Amino acid sequence: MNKKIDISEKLKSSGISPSVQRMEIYRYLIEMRNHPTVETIYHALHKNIPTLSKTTVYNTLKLFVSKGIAIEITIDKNELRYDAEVDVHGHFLNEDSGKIQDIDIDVSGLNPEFFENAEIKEHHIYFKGSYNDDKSVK
Amino acid sequence: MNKKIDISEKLKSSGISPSVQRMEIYRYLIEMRNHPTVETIYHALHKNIPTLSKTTVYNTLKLFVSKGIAIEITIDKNELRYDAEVDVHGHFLNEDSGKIQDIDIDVSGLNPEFFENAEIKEHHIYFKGSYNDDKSVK
DNA sequence: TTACAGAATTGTAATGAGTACAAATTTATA
DNA sequence: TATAAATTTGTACTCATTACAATTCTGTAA
Repeated sequence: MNKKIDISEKLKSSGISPSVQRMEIYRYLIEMRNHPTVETIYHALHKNIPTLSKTTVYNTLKLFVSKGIAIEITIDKNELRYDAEVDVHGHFLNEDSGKIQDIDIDVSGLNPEFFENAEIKEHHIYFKGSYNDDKSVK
Repeated sequence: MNKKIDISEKLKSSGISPSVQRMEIYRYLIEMRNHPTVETIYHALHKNIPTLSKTTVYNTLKLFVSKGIAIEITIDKNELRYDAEVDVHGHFLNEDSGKIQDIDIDVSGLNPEFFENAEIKEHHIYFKGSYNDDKSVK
């Protein structure tokens, strides 16, 4: 299965013309899954696309969001992060490692009475703290 | 019961010297409960405290957050909002009215396996959409 | 009161993420 | 090939927030 074609088809089926820049930015999102900032994406792709402009990264990510194939994450107070996983899920910022991980979320259990009458267009659920896995003492 | 004394005591018991500016900003938060931005607070208080500086509003809110008597809300992409309700709860931005309302949240139901091993320092839970209350048709 | 020290406040300048916009380039169409 | 439309790019700008130094305020002791 050819990834290039997959990405191209994915963009086309979302109403987005698959330019080189757009394909590479989308590929970065789905392959890295690292909730990157614009800066991170720009620096990563600049190597292979020397003419890439930061404005294009901004424009492209906004386009992805408007077409529903990416979401904006506000876990970082002073810069947006992006995620190609658009199904409802949460995020956890491990303040020890600085890493952001996805969390499965059962939204229905949050507050059933409220959600019965609300039509939610955006879910933003994130936490900051530390994580003690089985390997750590205590 | 005198509110001035209440607020003064609240600040003192949180390790904050109760200056006029700090008391008025805290009073604004607990009385209005409107999740205000710095700008909103500044304009509201400027009438009664003409010498008030916007920097003081910024400094004071950061101080409140560091002392645990206020939290920062990122529901607004380009400016922070503040809330003196520091117990875990969620927010809902009604995109029709522009109003932000509090939502009771039962965090325990979210993802028990994950929260067993995580020490969460900040909860950020908010939604955007529209709300159909009993008065509206369908 | 007065003087002093530390705390708090203020105003201005700087920072930096994000946006506006027009020029340049690329792509599609006839 | 010529032309129009779409995309990309670079530069200038906006504006929330922060840095910082100067000013003002508060409390304490002589």
